[in-house]
Amino acid sequence: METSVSSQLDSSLNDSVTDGEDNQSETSPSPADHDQELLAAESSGVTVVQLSDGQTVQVQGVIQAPQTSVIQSPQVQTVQIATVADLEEDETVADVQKRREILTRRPSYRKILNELSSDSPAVPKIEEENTEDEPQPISSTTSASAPTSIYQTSSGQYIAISQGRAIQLTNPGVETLQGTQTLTMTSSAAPQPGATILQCAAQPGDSPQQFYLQGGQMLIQAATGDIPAYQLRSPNSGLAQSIVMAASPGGMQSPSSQHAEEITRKREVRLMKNREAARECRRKKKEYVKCLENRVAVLENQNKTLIEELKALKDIYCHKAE
DNA sequence: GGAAGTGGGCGTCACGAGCT
DNA sequence: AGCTCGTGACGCCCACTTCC
Repeated sequence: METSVSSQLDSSLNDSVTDGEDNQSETSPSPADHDQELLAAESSGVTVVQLSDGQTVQVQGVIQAPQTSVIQSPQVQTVQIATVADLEEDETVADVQKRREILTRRPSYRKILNELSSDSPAVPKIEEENTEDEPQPISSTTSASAPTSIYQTSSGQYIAISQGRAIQLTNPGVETLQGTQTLTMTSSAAPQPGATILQCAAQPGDSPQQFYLQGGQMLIQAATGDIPAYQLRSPNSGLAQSIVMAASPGGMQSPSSQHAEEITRKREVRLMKNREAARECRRKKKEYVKCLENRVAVLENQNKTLIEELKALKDIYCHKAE
């Protein structure tokens, strides 16, 4: 049902968009009639909304169906919004089925927004992982103001990575410089394109560990047998990055303590992942709410425009009838 | 100036859904 | 079946505002 109905709606609606706005401008001579006009100048996903007080607001990321103006019942609009997501010109039946399957699953903000954005260019996609080219959103206190990323390892050690690429390792409870190791990074000997090697020796004479930092991701290897493994999460989108060190500093441990440590490590990994997931989820939620608010603003303006339009048409009709 | 209220962000837990 | 992920709920903390 979706395809025929919606495509008809789309074409007719798009036709009526310009007509309606023309009517609006022609049939509403008083400036007050322009007050709530939705200019709907959508360029590069930005909708310009003119408010009643003369303010012009650029609205980004509005969840919006392709039509911008039409006289129609709310039901029709609802139908269209619900069905536009199912439309894609080159969409196959399998795609439609898969999309329906997806839509029946637990809703996620990312999915909802991406579904909408794939059909409405006015809605920006939520990136799988935010990249640094995106301007830092709103008020992320850590990323906005602090150029230094701070990590805490499972052993309580702190790792601070400044934007100047200096790295400091700080042991907990040690406030003197002795507790801090400053590491240097070199890019020349990178084993892979774009990777940076970081060499670290805890004690003079120790064989150094090599840390490979690649792009936004960090991959750590231990050059000695003392540290069996490091696991790193990729830092992304200005969110707090994290490092999980699966190190067993002692090296020689009983199986029971190793087991306990393994459990602890797993728990820390789980907590860390969940922490980041929660952070990401909140970010998505905020973005989703913001999109909904923008859409409300646009629809309210559309509604007012249409009411004005209807009034004008009624006037014309009444005059003709007389 | 300090107590109370409020809002936003965070970490954690629990749970369901999807995946392997 | 076990694992992973996304999200709601809860409690805590902090900053800000309001009231006395």
